[in-house]
Amino acid sequence: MAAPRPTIKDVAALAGVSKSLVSLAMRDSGRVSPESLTAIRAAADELGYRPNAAARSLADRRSNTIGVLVQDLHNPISAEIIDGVQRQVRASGYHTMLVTGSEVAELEQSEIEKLLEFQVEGLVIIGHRMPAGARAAIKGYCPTVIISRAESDIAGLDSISNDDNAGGRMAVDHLYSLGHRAIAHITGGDNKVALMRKSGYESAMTGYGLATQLASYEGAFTDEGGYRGTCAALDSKMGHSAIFVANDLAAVGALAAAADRGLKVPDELSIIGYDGMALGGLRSISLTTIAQPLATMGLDAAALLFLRIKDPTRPPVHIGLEPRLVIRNSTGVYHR
Amino acid sequence: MAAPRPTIKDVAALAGVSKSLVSLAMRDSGRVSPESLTAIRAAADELGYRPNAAARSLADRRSNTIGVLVQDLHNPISAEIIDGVQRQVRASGYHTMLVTGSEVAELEQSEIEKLLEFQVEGLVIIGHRMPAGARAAIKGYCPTVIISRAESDIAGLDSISNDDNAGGRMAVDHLYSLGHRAIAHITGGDNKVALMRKSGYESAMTGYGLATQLASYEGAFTDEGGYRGTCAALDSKMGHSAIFVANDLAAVGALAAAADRGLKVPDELSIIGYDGMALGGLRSISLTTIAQPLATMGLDAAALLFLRIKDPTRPPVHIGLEPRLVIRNSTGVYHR
DNA sequence: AACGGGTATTGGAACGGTCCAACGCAGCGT
DNA sequence: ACGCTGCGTTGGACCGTTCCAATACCCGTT
Repeated sequence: MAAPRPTIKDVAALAGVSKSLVSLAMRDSGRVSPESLTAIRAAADELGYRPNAAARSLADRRSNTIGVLVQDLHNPISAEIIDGVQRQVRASGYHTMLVTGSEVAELEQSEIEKLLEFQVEGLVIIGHRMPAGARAAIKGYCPTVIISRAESDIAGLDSISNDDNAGGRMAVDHLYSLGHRAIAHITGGDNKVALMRKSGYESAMTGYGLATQLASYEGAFTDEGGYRGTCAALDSKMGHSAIFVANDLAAVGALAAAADRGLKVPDELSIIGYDGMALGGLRSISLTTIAQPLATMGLDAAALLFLRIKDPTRPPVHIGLEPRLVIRNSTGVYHR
Repeated sequence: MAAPRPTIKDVAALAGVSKSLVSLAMRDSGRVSPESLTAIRAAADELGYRPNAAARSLADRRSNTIGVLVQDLHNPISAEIIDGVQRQVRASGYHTMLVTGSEVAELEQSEIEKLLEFQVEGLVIIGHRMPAGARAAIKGYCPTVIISRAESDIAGLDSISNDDNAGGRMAVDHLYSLGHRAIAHITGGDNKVALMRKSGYESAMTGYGLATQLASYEGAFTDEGGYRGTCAALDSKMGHSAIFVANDLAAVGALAAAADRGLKVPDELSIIGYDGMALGGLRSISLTTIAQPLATMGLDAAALLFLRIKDPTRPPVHIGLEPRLVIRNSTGVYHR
């Protein structure tokens, strides 16, 4: 059955009025007599009428839609950020169109391209990598906010993130205050976020006069990366009593590495992660971490986006939120 | 700056041809002379032209878009299913529009409504609850596939899921073969999926002549639910040596409950989950589970959807995939 | 030189909405 | 009786595409 969807014209015909009036009625913009209104309502749901968003967006010259690109849907923190974004976007009467990125830059680029073709009025990008299409976004003057990276350096893009540098220092502070000195760091790769966390680690260590104890091992923002990095750290002969891992996912890998070596956490080894993913709070993981205010970041990002939409000329800003230390059971006082 | 996006007309004017030709060129549908083609290409990217999806979809009378509703984005298995769906959808030359559901039925309903307004050509619903808008979807003749619930009973909807009943039995089989007899079950609530897993548990137990050992404790598909249910199980005086938890997330909660009680897993208590979420494979969790073929389910769902789009009259089918046992370190042989 | 045939190109009518200027009609004051 | 005013309503233009029928052009035949 072809079953062509009923249009506004069909409704008008059935209700015995003009399509203009139906249009007004559908958006209940006053000025429609009660009788017409009920007649139209009745006709509409007898036919199962549903407005055509494409037509509307074409006529309006606005899509009422915000595009969201999530680089890594598998990282549990993405879901929490998305929640925040969606709530705010919804509250503002917009819809979200969510697409997922991928390692392949071209695919990511093409996803952004699609969003732009849909005439999204704004773009939220969630991820720690530089999105392939960001520059295109700027060039096309599509209001854009990047979450989780500080992009204030890239002219024209608003961004929001926690202060990774400060967070890195907080991690060290915490371990130091527990008495640890031989503190290792497992990196999260060579993306900017990971590098900032690392530099926070380094500056705090140096600040404590522990420059000689500096020891970074190569990891990644994944379970596997954390496992490998931690193995390397433990294999070294530096006698690390505590490890600061670049993110929670990797820290869970670190926990596993410790378990494999028969090291009790936190008695024999303290481990602290970064992100504050909900799963880290699961009782059987119970990971001490530097938590980002994930939902807040999502909310604020959307709010920021609407500000820019309203005034595209405002200077780009970067909002840096303070992360906070969440102490659970993976860190403890140092005792030899 | 108003910066109105350039249209096909602008490109045509700049390239000195008609808009029709530009239209042809943009979709490289043969028949355009090389000279025109390059002229148009040049004009297009000088202006930064990007086709307007709304206009295109209006003229084409098709959106080239598949809507995806994810009921629970926070459950890590969602991401893996989505991956599968997206890959298949992309491979078929369509885009996906992803929205998230919520506990609030009305919100979920309105999200589906939005998707339909966007004239999505098909709908994929990922979740174990009955989606509020499913009936509307059927009524509106929008091709729909439900993932993770068997909805063959609801006329007109295709569905795809693993066989939860068989999976429940497999879990019991595994524990039984390890020598366990006092096997408890932590439920996942009163949704259909959870109920089927439970009934698999019950029938397997009864089959082994363990009807007297049947013991289900109320839980939920969350960490918290698993924790509470397991506490209840352990507080009972039934001496359970093994627990089958309705899903992985809850099973992680169960692990925590065991740890809190000082019970060694798997030596003193075996725990098996259900789903096969990637996080269960993290070394420090290492959860034995009944794994669903998540990515495959996503792929197949999309494939099924396209079949239905092509032929809307075909009878609705349900595809049941076999789950498989993944043995890790949370289950072990029974010894008193 | 006229003709046919193919190829490259074009104008205009859709598509389903929104917007706007104009219209009919009541009630009102004068 | 007259023109105002204001409300409810209407037709038609427009949004940026695609599609189709029509056209212009070039080339080889006859």
